[in-house]
Amino acid sequence: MNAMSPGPVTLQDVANEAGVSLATASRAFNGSTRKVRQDLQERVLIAAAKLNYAANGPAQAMARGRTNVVGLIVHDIADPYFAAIAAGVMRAAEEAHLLVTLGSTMRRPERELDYLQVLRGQRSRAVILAGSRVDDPELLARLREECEAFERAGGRVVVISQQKLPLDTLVVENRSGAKALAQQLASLGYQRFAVLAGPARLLTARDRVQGIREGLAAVGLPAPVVLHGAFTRDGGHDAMSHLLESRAEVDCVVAVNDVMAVGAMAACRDAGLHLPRDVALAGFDDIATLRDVHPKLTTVRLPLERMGEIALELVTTASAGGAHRTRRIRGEVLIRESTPRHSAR
Amino acid sequence: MNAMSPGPVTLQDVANEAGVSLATASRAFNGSTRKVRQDLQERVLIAAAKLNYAANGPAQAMARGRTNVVGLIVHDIADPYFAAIAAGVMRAAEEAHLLVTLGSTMRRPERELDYLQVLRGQRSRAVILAGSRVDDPELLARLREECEAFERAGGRVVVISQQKLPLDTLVVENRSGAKALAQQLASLGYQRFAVLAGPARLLTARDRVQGIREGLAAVGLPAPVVLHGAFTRDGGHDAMSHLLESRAEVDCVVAVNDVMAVGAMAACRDAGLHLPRDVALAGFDDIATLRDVHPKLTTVRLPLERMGEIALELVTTASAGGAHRTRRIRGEVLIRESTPRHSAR
DNA sequence: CCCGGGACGGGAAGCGCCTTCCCAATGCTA
DNA sequence: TAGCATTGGGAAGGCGCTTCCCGTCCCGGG
Repeated sequence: MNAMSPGPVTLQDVANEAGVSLATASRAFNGSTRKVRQDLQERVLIAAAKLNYAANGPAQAMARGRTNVVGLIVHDIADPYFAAIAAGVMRAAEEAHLLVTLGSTMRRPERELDYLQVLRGQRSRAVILAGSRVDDPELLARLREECEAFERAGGRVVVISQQKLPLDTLVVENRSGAKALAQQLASLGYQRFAVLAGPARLLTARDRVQGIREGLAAVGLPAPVVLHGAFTRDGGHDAMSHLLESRAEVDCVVAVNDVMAVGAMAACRDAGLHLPRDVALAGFDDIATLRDVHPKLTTVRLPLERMGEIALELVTTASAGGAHRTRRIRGEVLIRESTPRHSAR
Repeated sequence: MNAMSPGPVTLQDVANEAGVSLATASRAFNGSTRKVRQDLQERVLIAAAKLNYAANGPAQAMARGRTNVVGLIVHDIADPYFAAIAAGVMRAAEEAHLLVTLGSTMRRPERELDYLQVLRGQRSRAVILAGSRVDDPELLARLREECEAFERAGGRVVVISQQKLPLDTLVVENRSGAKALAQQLASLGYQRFAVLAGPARLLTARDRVQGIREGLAAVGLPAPVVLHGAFTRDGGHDAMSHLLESRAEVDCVVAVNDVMAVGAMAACRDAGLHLPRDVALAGFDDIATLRDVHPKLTTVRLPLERMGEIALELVTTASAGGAHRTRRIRGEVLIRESTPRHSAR
């Protein structure tokens, strides 16, 4: 608008336009302890609007020592699990007037360290580690160090998945959810289970397998056949194909997430099997986009968007006395068409 | 590591540790015109690693006048269309050592303006507007102004969708893609079409409807029945339900995106219809997560991840002489099981 | 009528880094 | 040996903002 000074409009420009001092203009925006007379405040805001002023974020960050940015680190933003969590984070961030910087590790756990370091440099207010931890003590140790450095720099860290670090954590109850699922499936009459497990070192996948094992054991059923595969559609497809090739006697297949389950479904169709007649199938997560697949998939619903919101809420609220807060997220078993009542053969 | 100075490690700390001056330490990281002797450079880098130094982003941004951040503004990050684009952006951003700040407008177009303003204040290097433009001249004018302000502040803007602004643009060829789809469907023997359209003001949806109209007209078929609904699963479900209630004579339904198509599929099942026997159905986008729905969905494939990558590449490469670059993204028609060859009744 | 104190505007310091100017030291070439 | 190129270091300037501190003004009570 005003071509007075070159480059972007600064607070000084706004102050000049409003006929007040720089200090007053600043206070008009961030009130805080000091009060500014009503009319001056209004003049400043009008001047800002007129000049289309946008406060310089880096300069504010510099002066305040911190930004309004929180980092969100996921394994793969194209995975609907993480996209849903991200949606929740975004919604809550908008309310809190926070900006979200996204990190997508492409499923390489070491990348979390890099993002953490960069975000520390950026003086991010906080970071949310949204993905599963992995079974790798050395990596965990390095991660702990980075998280500590991050907190020493004044940031806070929230983890969604397993409580492996002394941090605020949303503990996803994968094991008990999977156990409940297995038990309900057993009560439907299924007896010979297979599990399409994810990568062995991924704790979320492992916990779910463990839960299924426990559930079956609890009702006196034999241990399931376990096949590992990537935590993706293709991983599910491959694992299911192997299972079919092995000709194992199985009446119910549980994939450790919905995306794998859909891959498995495709593998079954490729093999000419009819679902759920020839084999029952269940997943985990209750991914919204997959609620309409046919047959409707039995799964364990996780409140993914809500989890994102909760994570951001933990970020914005102070923890009492520096204690690490824990929020348990439990899944809800949803029995649907893909696992009808089964009469033992 | 070193508890020398309080708070985070600064460049001065690194310089001290390495036994060099501040200037040399700075030069070691961002080699400028001046060269730094090999051994000194190494000492600096080693010292930095030892102290776990992370350059203060805001301070750098302040000194340099710009950040390494690009904004990505989408309509809804939970929508797999945008999640896929985001994945492409993230991949390319990692290579370019850029950070991505995510904006999710929750499908409120005005929110783009807010994000743009904030990102301008943040001195973002660039912003990618990933979603469809809307038919709203006043909003478009305000958007143009904000984009100009953004560019005046030294940033650059890339748009993915329609070329409605004088900016670098990935023009998604929705119309010709939809036209080709309609023609291929016609050649399969379908004659009475319905279109499940998105919101009337959303140009992406509108262009696709228009393309279908043109395709049908080109082969001498009557205009389709058009039903509007939200650009979501529920929108598709509702529109399909209305269509079924209307008892219109239709043999092929085209939803303007895959997510709506899946909703429509569910509505058909709810109504006891069998797909594709009772009605054929097609979508648009070829969302990865939905490639395994049954029957496999006929659609128009868009290279979504690649689009994200291209957008980021436009951001990182200078445009010759300030001209606005255009990249045409064309869709590929994929005829699958949901639209088998049809014998006219 | 005077003084104390609250309210509030404004000047200026300082946040951490990059850049650059200038000088000094070194090593090389002519 | 003189002259020059190369490179390290000290120091200053500046980025835009927040905030401390000082000074002014105004009000009410004594």
